[in-house]
Amino acid sequence: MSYGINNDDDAGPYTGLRTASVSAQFKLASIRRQRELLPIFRHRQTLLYIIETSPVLILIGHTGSGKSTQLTQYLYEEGWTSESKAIACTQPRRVAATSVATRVAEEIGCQVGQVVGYSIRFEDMTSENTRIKYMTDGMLLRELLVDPLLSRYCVVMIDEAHERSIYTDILLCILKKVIRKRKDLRLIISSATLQAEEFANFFGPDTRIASIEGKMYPVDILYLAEPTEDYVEKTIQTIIDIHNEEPEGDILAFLTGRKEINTVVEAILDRSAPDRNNQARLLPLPLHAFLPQDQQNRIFDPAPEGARKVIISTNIAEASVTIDGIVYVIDCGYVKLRAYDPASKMESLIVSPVSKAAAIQRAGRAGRTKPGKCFRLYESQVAETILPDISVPEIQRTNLAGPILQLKSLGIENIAKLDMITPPPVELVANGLELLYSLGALDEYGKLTAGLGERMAELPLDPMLSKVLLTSSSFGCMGEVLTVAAMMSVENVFYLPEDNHTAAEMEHLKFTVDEGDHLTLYNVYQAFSIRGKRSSKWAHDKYLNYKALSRAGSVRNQLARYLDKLGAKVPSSTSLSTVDAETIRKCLVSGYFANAAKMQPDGSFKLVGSEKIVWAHPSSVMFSRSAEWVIYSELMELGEKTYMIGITKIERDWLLESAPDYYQVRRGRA
DNA sequence: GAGCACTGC
Repeated sequence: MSYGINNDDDAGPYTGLRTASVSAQFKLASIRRQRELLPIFRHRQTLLYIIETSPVLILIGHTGSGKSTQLTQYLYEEGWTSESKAIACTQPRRVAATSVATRVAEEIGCQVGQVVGYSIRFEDMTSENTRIKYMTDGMLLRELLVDPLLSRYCVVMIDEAHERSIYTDILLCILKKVIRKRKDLRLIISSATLQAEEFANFFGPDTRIASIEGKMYPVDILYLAEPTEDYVEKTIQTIIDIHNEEPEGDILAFLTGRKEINTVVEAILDRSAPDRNNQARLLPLPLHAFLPQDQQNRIFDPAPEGARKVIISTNIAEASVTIDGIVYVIDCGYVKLRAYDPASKMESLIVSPVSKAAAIQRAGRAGRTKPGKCFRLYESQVAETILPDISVPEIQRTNLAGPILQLKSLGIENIAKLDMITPPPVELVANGLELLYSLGALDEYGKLTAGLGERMAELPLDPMLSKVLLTSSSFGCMGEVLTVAAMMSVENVFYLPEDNHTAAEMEHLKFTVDEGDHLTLYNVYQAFSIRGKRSSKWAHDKYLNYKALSRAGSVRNQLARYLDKLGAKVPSSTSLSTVDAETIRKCLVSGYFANAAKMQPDGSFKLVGSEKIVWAHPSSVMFSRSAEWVIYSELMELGEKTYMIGITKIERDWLLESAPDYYQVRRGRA
């Protein structure tokens, strides 16, 4: 059993099945009882009737209602899947797809991958027998490429649609077309209250809305009487006040980033040393995505006798990680959001006010096990007037090259004319089209190019990286580039502990090469596979993330399979490398030529084609090295500065060789 | 010169 299940729908842990005979029967009985106790059970017949009679159902299912695990089973029990059709249920997160599938498989009493399965990128746990299929929303969009009418499904449920992931938005747009052609298909959109009306308007008059209560305890919301100038300091004070004045119960505080979290953790350690009055201690625990898994798991350990747990977290605890036993929530009122500026083609992380939807979600974290309190570090009139209902949907603030490529592959030519819930700004679309054209994926009429564009759309990677991978055969370095691409697709390869920073950096240095980050990643993977024999101890000793490295191995295999399907000649193993580093770097330029920069005398870089000054990110090997010309895989504005992340040293001539058309007009400036 | 919210294909 997993704990901290990420779709927090379904309360009530119980031990897994798969034991034999008598005890299994008893557990089955208890599972049935548990299912019947969920709030959704009372509405079983009503919901089935609505689904039977109307094409679209908007389901407002509050936390703990059981919608994600039960509705699919009701439909299965009712015989919807009898004509070899299946039920699809999408989730915006991989962990949710896998953990909900695991739970439902247990409830039905089958192995995951049989009647109940899941499908996420690089991992397909389904079979011919699968009738209830959980999947990430992006995977369903990929399935549309090969099965445009989703003919293998009788019901599609888009769960957590209110989160408005880019894939959810695109799916809803396409599904609206699909249900016009497939009268037998049923669509269920699960949403929070704030978005339900908007979805209903989008799908039109045949849409029904239903609401199911959740299994939640009341949470008192408290506001500041006066605004605070320093929400970090206020968080510290509030934690101490709660600890001194409120009855027992763990605390969860939301802040925007790692730095703030560390500040608060240290302050709490300083100010709440165990005292002589037998006063209960405070046990502060940081939580953010950069922590390795074993440290993240510490938040689930019960606090020692007489201590109160305080989890200081980023947004990760808002929807991705669920912790039981939280009674007090502190909401600083802000969140870091990624924004994309089409004019400068740059991404930035900006601290912004939370949305009302997010604030509600944060408060709800206090009411999972008993009545709780939420301390909002802002005034009530701010909550009512200033905070937006929801954050800007992802489709309006992200690079659209990849999604556009997929839509083109679906035969949708005019992206601008799509019927979207909220259409993307035209500049974003123009931007994506321009990039795809320069990569050779689209021709001058905006049509997918026969060889390259079509194959790029098949690969589940950023278009620039897809281009590199597909070009690699002509450079004779496909094996090496497969490794680089796989390593770029996993996160946090290098582990930098807060307390042992320099030791870790010394170890990492042993893999570093002057040519830059991409070849350094290649080195790490080779060392892990050959010298390290893929052992976790080896990885741990080198301050490398074992989970990330093993995943890179499986991603590499999957990518090789994709390329094989596309007719490429994939080298058999990672063994002996015969190409030199220069070939790999040239191959990288074939996809990343638009991301070029030239070093300035002061160590900063000037972007090619603009006057913009950027810096090597401190995590890059190029931070402490020099290279006249470089390409980068990502640009990110953080605070005052803009950083390049993922940098490789190149020669100026390679840019002109790789993309003569692209650089012809800019040659003077380059 | 000094550091990335969170997802996903």
